[in-house]
Amino acid sequence: MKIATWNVNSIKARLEPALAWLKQAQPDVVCLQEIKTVDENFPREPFEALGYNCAVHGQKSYNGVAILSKSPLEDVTPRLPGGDDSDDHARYLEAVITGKKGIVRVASIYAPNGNPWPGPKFDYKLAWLERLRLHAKKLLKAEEPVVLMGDYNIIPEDKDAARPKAWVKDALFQPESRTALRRIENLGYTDAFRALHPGPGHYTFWDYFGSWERNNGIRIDHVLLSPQAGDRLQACGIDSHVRGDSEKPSDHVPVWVELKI
DNA sequence: ATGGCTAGGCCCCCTAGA
Repeated sequence: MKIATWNVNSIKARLEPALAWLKQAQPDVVCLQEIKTVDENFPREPFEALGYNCAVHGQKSYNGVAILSKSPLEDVTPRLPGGDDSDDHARYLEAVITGKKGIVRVASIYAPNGNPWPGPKFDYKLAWLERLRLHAKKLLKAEEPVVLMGDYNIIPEDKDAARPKAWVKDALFQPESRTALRRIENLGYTDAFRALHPGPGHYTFWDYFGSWERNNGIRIDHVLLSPQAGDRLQACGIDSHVRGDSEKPSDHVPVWVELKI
């Protein structure tokens, strides 16, 4: 089963490139982030025409996550547990998908950016990541294949940035942010891309200010696998060509895993 | 410390992204 994640930076603005990529990459499941629309306005029809079921958890203007799947989506659950009424950001959507060899639980994750650092937005980022850690811990108890994938807004190590020094005052690169990600991994989750590609120079985001042309990127979109999913990992890749394939690309590119499920 | 660019909104300038 091929499972992908992509922060599209508005699903309406990215509709044509998204359809083109789906036809070419043929993923079975896709987690989308920053769809930037309410559920009612998500363009379901063109995705359904390609054979995908759609689960959507959106909001007006900002954030918003979705999961597309060729097989039916079951046990669809929006929102990360542990939030109070003040947290109305649409950043988490979970579902169960059945493959030929069993089930997989997949979450589409859009973690807070956290800038400017320091400040209340950074505090919110760390609190949200702690909620994610607690939920990730709970998910391990079922001993199922779990895939927690999306835009974590965290640069895990120096080698995940072309110019690490440029990020030292940024929320994405703070030790607290990196520790928060490592704490989730320490529960027993594997960074799928790192497990198969240990070297530097692999990025998932380039800003719109000429960074793509200079390959001044960062790796902030991650695929975390539970032990049962990690045992089934066959391949992982970054579709960086997507950045150059269209006139109006997202600032993120898709990341995918192939699992024996 | 900030701008560069992109997107959405409600509407010509703001917020937010990373």
